[in-house]
Amino acid sequence: MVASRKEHLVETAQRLFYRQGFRATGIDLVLAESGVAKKTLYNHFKSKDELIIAALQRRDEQFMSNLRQTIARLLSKQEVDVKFAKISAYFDALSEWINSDNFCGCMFINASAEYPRQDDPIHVACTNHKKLVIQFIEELLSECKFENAHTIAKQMALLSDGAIVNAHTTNDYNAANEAKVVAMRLLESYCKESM
Amino acid sequence: MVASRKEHLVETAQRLFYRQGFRATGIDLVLAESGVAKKTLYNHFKSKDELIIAALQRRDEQFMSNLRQTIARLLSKQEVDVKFAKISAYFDALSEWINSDNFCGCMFINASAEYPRQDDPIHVACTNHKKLVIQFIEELLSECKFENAHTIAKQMALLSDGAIVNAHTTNDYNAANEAKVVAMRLLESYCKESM
DNA sequence: ATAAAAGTATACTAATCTGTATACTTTTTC
DNA sequence: GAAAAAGTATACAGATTAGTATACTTTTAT
Repeated sequence: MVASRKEHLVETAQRLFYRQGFRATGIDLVLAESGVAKKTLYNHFKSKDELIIAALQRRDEQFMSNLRQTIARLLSKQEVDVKFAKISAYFDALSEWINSDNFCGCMFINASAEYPRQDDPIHVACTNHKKLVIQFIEELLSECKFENAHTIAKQMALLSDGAIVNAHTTNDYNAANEAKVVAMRLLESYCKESM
Repeated sequence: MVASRKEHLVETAQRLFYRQGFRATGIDLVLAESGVAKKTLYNHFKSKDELIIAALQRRDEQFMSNLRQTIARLLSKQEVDVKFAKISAYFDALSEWINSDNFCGCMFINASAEYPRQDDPIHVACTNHKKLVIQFIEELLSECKFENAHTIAKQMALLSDGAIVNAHTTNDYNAANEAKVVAMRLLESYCKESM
């Protein structure tokens, strides 16, 4: 069975919103690119904002899924004695993404910029995604047995977001490697401390 | 003498673009808020994009000026034995900004999100600002006599941008303090290494 | 098979957007 | 003081926007 019209529509919307921005991308372009009729869109969504939220949800799912897969692949290639193997693989996965052709910053950071009001449902969706990522990093850290894993996870997220933003604004695609170096050094220092 | 119409116009544009976004803010609103006629705008600027660039330039100047002043004020209050005093004050200044009422993320990161094409003059203006900030951080580090000051400055910038973005998207206004903790620990580790 | 649901295609509304044009007024400059 | 420059106010052009309406076709489900 072919993917539903709705799914195809959201996929197209996600791609265009990510590449061109949300306000810069009109409904008509999404419809033309997806080959879907306008009535179908408004049959599934009440407004453009709802389509944006659906696109962000899809992005969240695909991003997290991709992240898990890439980390798993990198881990399977790693030598056995890599320290902080999982979090190391996380930053390598980040680097792969940043250096990929379709990298255009973080879609959720971008959306937060265009919809800055904290009570805007679009902004809320971004907040939720970022919290999920922090939680995910915390899981990657779990095997390291840190006492304050949540705090460290937030610090890793700082480096991660910093790398994404820096790569996008300054076109410095080495940012993720830099972030990894800092992250590893930081974790190392936390280890020494607790001994 | 009262500030010129042009200056007043750019100041209003800067404020509105920062708070509401660039595409979301129409020319007419900027004119209404500033009380300037449309012809005056197009007498000074060829297009909205040029006004945006002027607003970003003004923002850059004011931001850097504010940063220097705030750091100077914080340094004058610091105890004499604070290590990495200047860079420490930098992160404190960052925290003050993030916790101020009118904080709405980084205007240049926001602009990069709305104008993602690397060759877009607006995007270029953002790239330049970020490079200036890194250079500024490098100056703050100069008294520390690090060999690879530029690399460390970029790492500080990662933390700085990460804090700004995290504060804006997740409403976690403690991000700057977290970034400071990480930065100080990192610098400490670089010191120990070179001994 | 037939009825209901969902999709297409197109035209339309009403608002909004950037940018231009015109006629008039104020300010500046020489 | 008079000419030139810069400003205001308003109307307008032309394009684009989100969203609705209508008539027709295809798909799905019973």
